[in-house]
Amino acid sequence: MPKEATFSRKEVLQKASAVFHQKGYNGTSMQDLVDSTGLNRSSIYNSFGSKLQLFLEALAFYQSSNNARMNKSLLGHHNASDTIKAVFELYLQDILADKDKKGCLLVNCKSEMANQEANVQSFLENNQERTLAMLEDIVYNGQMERVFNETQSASDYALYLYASLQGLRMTGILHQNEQQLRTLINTILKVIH
Amino acid sequence: MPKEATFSRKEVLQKASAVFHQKGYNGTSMQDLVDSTGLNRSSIYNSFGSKLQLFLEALAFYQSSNNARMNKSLLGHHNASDTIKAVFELYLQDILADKDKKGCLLVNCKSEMANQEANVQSFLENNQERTLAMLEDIVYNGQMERVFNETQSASDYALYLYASLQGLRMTGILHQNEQQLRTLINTILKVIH
DNA sequence: CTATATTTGAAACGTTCATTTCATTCATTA
DNA sequence: TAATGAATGAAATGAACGTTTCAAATATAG
Repeated sequence: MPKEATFSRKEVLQKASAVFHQKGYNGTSMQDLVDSTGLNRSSIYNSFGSKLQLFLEALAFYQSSNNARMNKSLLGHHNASDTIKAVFELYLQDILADKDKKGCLLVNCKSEMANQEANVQSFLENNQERTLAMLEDIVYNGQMERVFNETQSASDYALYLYASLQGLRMTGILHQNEQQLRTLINTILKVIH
Repeated sequence: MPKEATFSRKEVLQKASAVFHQKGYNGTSMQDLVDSTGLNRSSIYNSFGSKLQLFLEALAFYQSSNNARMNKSLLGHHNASDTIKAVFELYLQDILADKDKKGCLLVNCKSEMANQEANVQSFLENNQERTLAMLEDIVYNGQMERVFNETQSASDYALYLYASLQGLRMTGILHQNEQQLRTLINTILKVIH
C-alpha cells in the first residue's frame, strides 16, 4: 500500500480560501498558495489539478461552511421574523469582523469572474438560486404566520432581501459603523413587516 | 516646439476603463491596454506613469462620466419622488445593457482592491461620501415636500438607498429579468414613501 | 525486509508580466 | 530649412507567473 496523504483536505481548502478571499483569484499566485497551505507545489497539483480547480473547491468549501453557520444560527429561531433577523445579524457580524475590508468571497468572486469563467458563473447562479429559495421559504412562512406583509409575493420579497443582503455586505466594506448598519437592517426589514 | 500628442486623453481613458471594466485590474495586462488604446507602450508610460496610475485615472474618468450621465438625467425631474426613480432607472438601464455581466466598475473595484491599494480605497471612500450626500439631498427634499416618509432621518434613508443601489447592481449581474427588477425597485422605494 | 504507490522537494519549463531603454520619426517654430 | 523635444516602435530587462518534471523520501502491506 502506498503512503497516504498527510494533510487534511479541509484545512488546506480553508487556508486556500482565506488567501483567495484576501487577494482575489487573479491577485493570488501559486506561491501564495504554497506559502499559506504549507503544501508542496507538486502536492497541490497532484491533489487539486490546477489553480482554477483549487479555487472552485475553495469556493465550495467557503459556501458550505457559510451554509453550516447559517443553518446553525437559524435552528434556534422558530418564527419567520426572528429567522430573517438572524440572517441579517449573521451578515452584520461578518461585516464587523471584517477589519481588513475583504468583503464576501462569493460577492467578490461574482465581481471578478462571473463574466470570465463559465464554471464560476454556473456555481454562482446555483448559489443565487439556493439563497433565493431559502429566503423565499422564510418569507412564505412569515406570510403564513400573518406577520409578514402579503401585498407582494414571497418570491418578490425574496429577491428584495437577496439584493439587500448583497447591498449591506458591499456597503459594510467601507462603512463599519455598527449602529448605522443596525438602523439600515431595520429599515430593510420594515418592508416585509 | 515639439510634436504634440496626437491622441485624445479622454478617448484613451475611455478605452482603458472599458478593458479594466471587462477584465478587472489584476486581469488586465499592459498588452491588453496597448491593444485596446492603440497607444504605444512607451506612450502609455510617458503619459500615465504606470498601470496603477492609468487605472486610477480610468476610474476617475468612469466616475465623472457616470456623474455627468446622472446629473443630465436628474435635471429633468423637479420633485424628489421622480428624481429618486430616475436614479434607479439609470441603474436599471446599466444592468439591462450589461449583457456580458461585467457589473459596475466602481463596485468591482471595491471588491478587488479596497483592501489592497490605499489610493483606490480613499478614492472609493470619497465616491461613497459624495453618493451618500447626493442621496441624502434628494431624500431631504422629498421630506420637505411631504412626499417621503419622515420616520427616519434623511441620512438613514440615504444609506438605505445607497446599499439598495449596490445590491440592485450586484443582483443584476446574474439576474437580468427586467420585470422582476422593476418590481424590486418598487419594493425598495416603498420604504421611503 | 521488500515491494509498492504516493507524497515530497527542488529545480526547471516556457510564457507572460510590468517596466525601461533608446534610436528613429515627426510636427512644430524660429 | 534647421533645431527642438515629445511621440513612437521595437527590443530587451529581470522578475513572477502557472505548470511540469523527476529523483528521493516515505509509509504501508505482504
